[in-house]
Amino acid sequence: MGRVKIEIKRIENNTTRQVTFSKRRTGILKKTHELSVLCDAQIGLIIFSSNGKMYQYCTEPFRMEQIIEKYQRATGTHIMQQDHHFREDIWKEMGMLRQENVRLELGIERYLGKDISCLQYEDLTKLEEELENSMAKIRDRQERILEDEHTNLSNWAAIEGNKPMQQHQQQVMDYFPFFEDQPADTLLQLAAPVLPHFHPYLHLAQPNFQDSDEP
Amino acid sequence: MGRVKIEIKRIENNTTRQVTFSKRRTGILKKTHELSVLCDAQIGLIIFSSNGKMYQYCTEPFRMEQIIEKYQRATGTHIMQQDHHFREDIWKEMGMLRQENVRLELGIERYLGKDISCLQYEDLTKLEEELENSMAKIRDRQERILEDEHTNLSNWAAIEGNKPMQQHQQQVMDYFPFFEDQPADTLLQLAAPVLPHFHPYLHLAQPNFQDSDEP
DNA sequence: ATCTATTGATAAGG
DNA sequence: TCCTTATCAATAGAT
Repeated sequence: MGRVKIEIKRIENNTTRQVTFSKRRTGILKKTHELSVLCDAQIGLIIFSSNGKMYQYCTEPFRMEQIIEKYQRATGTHIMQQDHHFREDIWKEMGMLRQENVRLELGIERYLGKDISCLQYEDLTKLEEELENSMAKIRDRQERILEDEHTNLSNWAAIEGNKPMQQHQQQVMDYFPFFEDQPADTLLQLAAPVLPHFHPYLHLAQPNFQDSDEP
Repeated sequence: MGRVKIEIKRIENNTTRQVTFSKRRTGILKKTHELSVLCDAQIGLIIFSSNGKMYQYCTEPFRMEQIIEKYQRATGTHIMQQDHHFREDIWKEMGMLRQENVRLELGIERYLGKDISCLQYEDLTKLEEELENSMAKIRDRQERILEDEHTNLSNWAAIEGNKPMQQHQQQVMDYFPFFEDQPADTLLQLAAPVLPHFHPYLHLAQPNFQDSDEP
């Protein structure tokens, strides 16, 4: 469609090639858009010029990422699909963990006598019994420690500072710092998907050929 | 370019639309290839018909994945990488939540007098003090309840079963099922035993191939 | 960038 | 889906 028919092979003249690129590129973008509108098709087109500049078209109101995602699903590159499930499961799990955390924290507060104004008398009695029980155990334990200390006083003095015991205690206390640092809910915000919105018509560029699986 | 000029808007007639789609799709694929060859451009084209069937063109000898990668590099929207970070962060968050749960659970056990054999005398004293404190608060609360009951006995009798209070209490107990049949920590099991290297999701969902519902 | 002769694409019909 | 063909659209080469 021009003054003469041209052979479809790389145009060697640099200027001519660039001019042709510009003209035909525009034509294809236009036709792509027309096909999209006329036939209700969802199209993504990415063009890199030989100079490396990129141009793109993407059917509105979609974003190129969506087309790519769909492509990957369709071709069996299930990465995205997996991620979807991954995310869903993760969110569910995460939500439950958080809820559990809240529940546990509330429970601890109860044992500390906080926020008990909403409990009934019977529940308070129950709680009191629990605490009495705990106290008994604690006092019993304390007594035993005192006894042991008394009994093993001479032995302990011989050993270098009963190191094993200290170590064990340290490990345990690592799991028992109740009112220290805050629970680390810092990262969850990242979950909000913040993808840039691309302008559906043109944009910016290197090259490749793939079959068109025409029936 | 046909017998008549047509307006660029969705073709309502189903058959016509499908025929047009077929013709124009072929035309675009051809022109895309020509542009690619003539001008040494690297092009990726993905078309989804309204029926969901996919057609693609990719400049040889490249694969569509390469074009997509290049696109993502050019636009800075590296989906894969983003997901990678996402996963890492999520795992971190999840691990912290689990750890927090373990810590809280351990704490509750302490208040119940379980697993205190590893605590030092001073820690036990501290714990005891806290429990004493809680007990005091609880007993105080109980006294108040008794006082209130005594004071408002006549009023209460007039009201139909003090329903509001019961409701409130039920809501609260939903978060406080500590001594009930099942502590409702269905998920907590996940947290307690395998903190160090909980194995994430080994079995992700099966890949879902894109439907090709075209006749 | 603009012009225009010419080729290419395609709408309608079969 | 494929063929035909009248017609419109794209564009090669010149400017």
